[in-house]
Amino acid sequence: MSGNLKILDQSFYNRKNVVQVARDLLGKILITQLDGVRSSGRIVETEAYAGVEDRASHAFGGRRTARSEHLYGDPGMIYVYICYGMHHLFNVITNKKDIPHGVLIRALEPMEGIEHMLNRTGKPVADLTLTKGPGNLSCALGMTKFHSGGNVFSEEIFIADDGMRYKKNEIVITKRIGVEGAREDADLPYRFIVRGNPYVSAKKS
DNA sequence: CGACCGATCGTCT
DNA sequence: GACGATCGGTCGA
Repeated sequence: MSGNLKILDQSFYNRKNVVQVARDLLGKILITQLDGVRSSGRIVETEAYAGVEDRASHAFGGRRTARSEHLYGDPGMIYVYICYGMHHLFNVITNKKDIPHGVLIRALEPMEGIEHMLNRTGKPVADLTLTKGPGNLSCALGMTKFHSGGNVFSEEIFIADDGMRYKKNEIVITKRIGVEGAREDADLPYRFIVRGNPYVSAKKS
C-alpha cells in the first residue's frame, strides 16, 4: 500500500491553480519534528484561497500587510496567522513568489505521535476532535505563528507523499467554511474533503 | 442534533 | 474600536 515517504518538492506548490493544489494535498502527510518530537497526520480536508481576486483571502484586492506578508512568499512557504485571538491556522503558499495563493489545511487523520498531540492539546484521550479543524490540528502538531515564514521543506515541518491516493469518488467538493463575509466568493467550490472521513470538520456543503 | 454564544487578542481602520 | 479562514459548551426540541 504505502511506499516510502517522499517529501513534496517545490514544483508541487509552484503551480498556477491553487485549487488543484488543494485537491492534490488530500492524502499527503503533514509531519512536524519539533524538539525531537515527531507527529504526523494524513491530510483529509483543505481549502484554497485564491489571492487578490478572492474576497475570502487576506490578500484580496492586493492587500499586503505585516500579517499577510508570508502569503506573498515563495511556493512552499508557511503562512500561519492567529484567528479569534487564540487559534493558529496553518497555510501552505502556492504559485510563484508575489502571487498570494495559499491552501489552508483544515483536518488531519492522526498517524504518528498521538501521545505528543495529547500533551500539546491537553486533551485526556484521542478522540475525533484531536486534529479536526484548522485550529485543533495546528495545536496538536505544535505549529504556531512563529513557524510562519518558514517552508515545508524544512527539518521541522514538511509534507510528504507515501503513495496513497484517494479515488475520485472519495473526494467531495464544497464551499468554504466561515467565509460568509466574502460575498459572491463565499460559495466558490474551493473546499476538498475525504468522503466519510470522521476527522473532516463541519457538516454541510 | 441544530442553533446560539462566549472566549480572547492581534490586526487593521 | 470592531472584527475575525474557530472551538466547545449549553440550551431547547
